[in-house]
Amino acid sequence: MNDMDTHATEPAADPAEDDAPWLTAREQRLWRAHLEVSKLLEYQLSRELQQHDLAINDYEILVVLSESPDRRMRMTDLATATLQSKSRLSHQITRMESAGLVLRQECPGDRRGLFAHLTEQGWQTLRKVAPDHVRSVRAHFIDRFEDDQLDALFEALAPIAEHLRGLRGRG
Amino acid sequence: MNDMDTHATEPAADPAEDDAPWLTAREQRLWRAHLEVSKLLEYQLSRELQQHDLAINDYEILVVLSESPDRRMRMTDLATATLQSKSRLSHQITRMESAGLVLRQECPGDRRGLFAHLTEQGWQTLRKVAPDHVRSVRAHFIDRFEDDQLDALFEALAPIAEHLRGLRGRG
DNA sequence: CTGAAGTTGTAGAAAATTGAACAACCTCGG
DNA sequence: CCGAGGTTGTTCAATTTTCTACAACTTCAG
Repeated sequence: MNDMDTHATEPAADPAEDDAPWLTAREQRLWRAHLEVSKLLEYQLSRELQQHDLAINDYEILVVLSESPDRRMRMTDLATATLQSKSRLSHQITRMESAGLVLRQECPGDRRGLFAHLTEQGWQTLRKVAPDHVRSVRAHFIDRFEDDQLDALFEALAPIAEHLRGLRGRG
Repeated sequence: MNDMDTHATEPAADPAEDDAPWLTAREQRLWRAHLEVSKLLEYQLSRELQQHDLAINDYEILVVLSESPDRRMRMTDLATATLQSKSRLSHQITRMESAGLVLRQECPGDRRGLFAHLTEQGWQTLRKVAPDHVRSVRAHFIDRFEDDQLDALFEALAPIAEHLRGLRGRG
């Protein structure tokens, strides 16, 4: 049950014994818990979405599009929103297009551009799948916090998300 | 800046309007923050490891092996520990073996089995890379919590990790 | 001992991801 | 209008991941 990690368990055998910015035991257990939860949660949700023939990335795109004006979004914006490369998104939209979930649509003002547009079938698929997915998110994550933990956790994570979002642009 | 999600933003346009176990606004912002942090953090750490020619999975394997007795582990156990399929691990170990980081070793008691064994070079690589990695983990995560947040967060995550670990076995 | 059943790790093909190169297009200073 | 410089999305090749089948081996009941 180990996980990717920065290990600071065996002082004498640590990869760099001295003057390294090592993690304390308290820090390390948090870091490992975070990694474990991230990984296992993604695994679990992915497994459950699979019963609807959706990858986790497919679901993400359905959600983002469903929340966009006219249920569509420019390819580049969608790539940014979902943290994918343009290339990867292009392939993925091709796949989802074959599955009938989305459609590529010309962009009126800009002949370079394309919209990825949620089809009716894509919308209905999301309607069908979302409740199960939310149930899982609750069962495996949200409902497992106390009421005050829920807000405290958000307060802790929000600035980190912002920090990381900031890094994303430059490097 | 959107993310994979369960969206409960536009009541009238939600995929399933009624009697669904929807997320409240408070719940949703936490869920989105968690997803965003997970994803961006992995992206960032992966990017930084890349400067040492290591994928995040390579690093994870180096760490797990370094903490194992005799710095080696059976393929199947290693696959389980790192949440990979046997096939994927096999390919990955082949790559890491080419890179000189690990070695396949016969297993005395069981002629079916093999150990993945950390080489001296693999160990030295970890020694070299780990401090940078830990610095990143601090800069982007650990050092961004207040002292009390750090423990509170662990208390919140630990039971979830345990729950998910439990699911893993069965389904 | 024998053979059915389970385990271990690999092989090969198919699918997904990445990064670079590219054609088509837009923008804007001159 | 012109053309340099940037943007948009796709495509290609190389790599990585996934899935399935498989051969070698162990275990264990009979």
